[in-house]
Amino acid sequence: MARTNVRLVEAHNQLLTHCDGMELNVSLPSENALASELGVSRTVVRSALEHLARSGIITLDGRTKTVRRRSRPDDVMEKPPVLLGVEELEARFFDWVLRMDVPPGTVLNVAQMAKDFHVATHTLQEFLSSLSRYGIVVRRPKGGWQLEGFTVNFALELSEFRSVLELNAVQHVVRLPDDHPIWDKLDALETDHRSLLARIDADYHDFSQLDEAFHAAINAVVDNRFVREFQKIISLIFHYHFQWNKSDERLRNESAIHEHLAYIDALRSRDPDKALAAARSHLATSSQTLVNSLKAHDRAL
Amino acid sequence: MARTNVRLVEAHNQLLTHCDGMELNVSLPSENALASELGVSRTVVRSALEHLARSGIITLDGRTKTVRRRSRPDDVMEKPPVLLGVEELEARFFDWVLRMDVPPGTVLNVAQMAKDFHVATHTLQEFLSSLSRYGIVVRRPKGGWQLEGFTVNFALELSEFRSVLELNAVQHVVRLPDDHPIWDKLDALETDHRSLLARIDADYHDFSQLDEAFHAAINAVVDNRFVREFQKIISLIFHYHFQWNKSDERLRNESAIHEHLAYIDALRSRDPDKALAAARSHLATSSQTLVNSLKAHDRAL
DNA sequence: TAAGATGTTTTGAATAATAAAAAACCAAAA
DNA sequence: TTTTGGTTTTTTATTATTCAAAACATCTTA
Repeated sequence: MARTNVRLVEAHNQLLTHCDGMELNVSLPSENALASELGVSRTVVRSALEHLARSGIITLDGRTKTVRRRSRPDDVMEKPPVLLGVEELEARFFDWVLRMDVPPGTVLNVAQMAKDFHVATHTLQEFLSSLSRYGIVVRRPKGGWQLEGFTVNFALELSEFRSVLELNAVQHVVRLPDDHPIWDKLDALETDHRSLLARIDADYHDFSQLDEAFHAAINAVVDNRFVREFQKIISLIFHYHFQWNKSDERLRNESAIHEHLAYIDALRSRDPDKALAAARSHLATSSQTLVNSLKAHDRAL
Repeated sequence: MARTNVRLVEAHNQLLTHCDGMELNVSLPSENALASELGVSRTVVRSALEHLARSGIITLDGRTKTVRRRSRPDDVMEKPPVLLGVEELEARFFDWVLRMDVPPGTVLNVAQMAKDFHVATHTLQEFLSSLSRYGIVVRRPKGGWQLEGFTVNFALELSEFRSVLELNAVQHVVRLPDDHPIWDKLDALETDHRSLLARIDADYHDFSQLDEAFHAAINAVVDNRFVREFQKIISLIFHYHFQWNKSDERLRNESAIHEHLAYIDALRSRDPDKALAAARSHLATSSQTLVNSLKAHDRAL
């Protein structure tokens, strides 16, 4: 009923191999030295040393810590079952929700989900709380959570917001000097696009990553923490949506590549109107694709 | 070590007054009826009834719940000390941080803060987690939180982001039909501005609220959850910043009013270029004001 | 007598246990 | 058959506990 002792276990086991690498009947370095070597606090080092002493690997006498014997396999401490962090939780949660295994309106069972996802309940709580900012889940009046789901409205608002940010980014891009890294980046992206276009029949699936890289590159020229924050959720949603609607995928991706190439050309022209037009056009198709796959999914339910 | 029993206490006390309003020796309605009347679960109703029975207000016999006597003042149950919700926490936290009582880089003591702010620790955790999205606080590697603070960079990025959103809103506004409520709203706002201008020497302090209302009105035409989400943090920061830098406040506010009036006129003209120019101009001043007051504060430390 | 090392205490955050509430279920009576 | 009351089962919110870190004090040795 407390925090896990992974730190102690890891320190202990590292110390074990450390001892094995030393001569017998030689003293280990000071607690402080070990602490900074292992990257843990002295408290942990001391617990680990005591543990080692109890199992007879070392003897403690004042400040001398003498190595007495080699380690046996059963000397290594077992790690407690490891819980996932928020990043992994995020991925698994979206896998679960965006594949629409769960219908909107479902009340979420935090305790059960925490078990299923192998995370601590408070980690899940915090995660849900962060999702509630975007209305993907809502907190119920008397406690508990409800899945609001990934609605068409959500997709439309997300796309609109994305457009606002990206059109702003485009205006930045066309004003950037020739020696700005974005231009080399765009050159590289063009090569990648053309390469994918050549082998589109086989590898049309790879477009998802290319799309993400492309939009990320454009938005990266705006050095703003709020933009970055949103870029995260945007790329997340678009990333997952690519994974369902499989109909016409090859065709959609091929035409999207052509739009990207036109987009890149327009940016290179440095003509704001031309660039904005190309961007608007592509963002509109992209939004439409997202909404379509949502509607297709709704019908499938 | 559990959830509070406020629900029980409230149900109990409501039931008490309910009984007082009834004849003696008459039976109360069914548990289900009471539950839906009080808006709680039957479990709570039953606990409350048992409580009432123990104190002799009613007697329970099968499904008859007979009122036996009137309530005495000492029959009402005491509520447990109420903890603040997130909204109040938000206000108090920003009061604490934005007044710069706390220097950036401070490690935040969650347990202590929870006591000071009279909130549950997990409420505070969740709140800090939400702030961490904007880089106001950061999670430390081995747990714990650190105040990153409200830096000049933060202000610049916030202002930039605000501009992007508001310029987008402006483009929406100028395209709205004459019968859209925004025009009446702007008329009302103009009246308020002129009224404040007339008594500016005495009431220049009231501008803060007017400013918030004005920008809220413009941004409200964009019906987008992400915009709304950001509007919250933006108005929060701008609201608080109005409270410190007091130098030139009267003058600053007076000229801001004039900018607002010009801004309104430009919107009414329906000319996108004119409206955007007016918006840009005002947003630039606003941003400058924010940065200035920050710098003034930095020097004051 | 410094400098470094160890022993001790205090503080703090993460988690497990737990109490309160809600929901689900079942049985009996109207 | 419907409604009501009893019982059991989730499920959430909160606290108590535990591990870790840091601060402090003491001792040893060069």
